[in-house]
Amino acid sequence: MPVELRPSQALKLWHDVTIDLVRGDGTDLTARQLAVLLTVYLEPPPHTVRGLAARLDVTKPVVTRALDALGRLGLIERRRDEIDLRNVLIQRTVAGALWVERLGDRVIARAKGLPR
Amino acid sequence: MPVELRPSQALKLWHDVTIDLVRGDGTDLTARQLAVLLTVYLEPPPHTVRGLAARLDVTKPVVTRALDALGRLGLIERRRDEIDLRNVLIQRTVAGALWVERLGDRVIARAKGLPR
DNA sequence: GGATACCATTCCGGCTGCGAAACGAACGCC
DNA sequence: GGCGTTCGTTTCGCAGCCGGAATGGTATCC
Repeated sequence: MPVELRPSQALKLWHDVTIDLVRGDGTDLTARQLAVLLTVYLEPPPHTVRGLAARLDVTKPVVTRALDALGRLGLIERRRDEIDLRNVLIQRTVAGALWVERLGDRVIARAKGLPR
Repeated sequence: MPVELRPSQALKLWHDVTIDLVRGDGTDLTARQLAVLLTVYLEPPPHTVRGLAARLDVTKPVVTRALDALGRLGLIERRRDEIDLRNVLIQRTVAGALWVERLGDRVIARAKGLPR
């Protein structure tokens, strides 16, 4: 059974969560950084720079920079592929998993509070 | 009846829509700019710089800059308050209304496609 | 009418992200 | 083993946003 949302509900949900992100938090991620982070945590590994770039339809330097930012925040880690040393494998971290989980909680909480 | 979402659904929804925003579109709004835009269109007027700053818990220059960017894109307009000339009232535009509506459609479409 | 409070904007130096091109390292093929 | 290809990263100049302080215009209070 798909999730049904009316336009006003969908927009209010997006609004509420966006304000949450703007207010507290401090992490202050770009849309692209957020897209990279969520892809790494929601889609099955392995994740490479090239793969993420293709998935998000952006250039590789964009992914590299996003990974720099996310790495600085401790939300992901890079590891060289032992098999093919050209590749970099993006790894999840505990902090990253917690951050993503918290985002999910916020979305759910806001969805629950939506007017019918 | 509130909208029920499971964690995996909530995160996938956010992921899908974020990728939508990153890919197509071109408008490329900051989280803060998006928050300002949605607040103007979803909450009852009048909207002032001061009010928006308080609502989003950011400083006034942040709001002014966001309004500059949104104005350049034609998504909002500024008008001086006739009553109190110190105030600037933020007005909605047709283009802005369409943009917001489109965001709502995207969220709904993605929600519909969620796995149960 | 003069002092005070308020509102939005502008200024400042600094930081971060951007696209496009070039780069070094590692692979694979023959 | 040499050469073209595939990785991810770095470099370049540039544009935008950042926070914090200062500015100019307007209202309010007495």
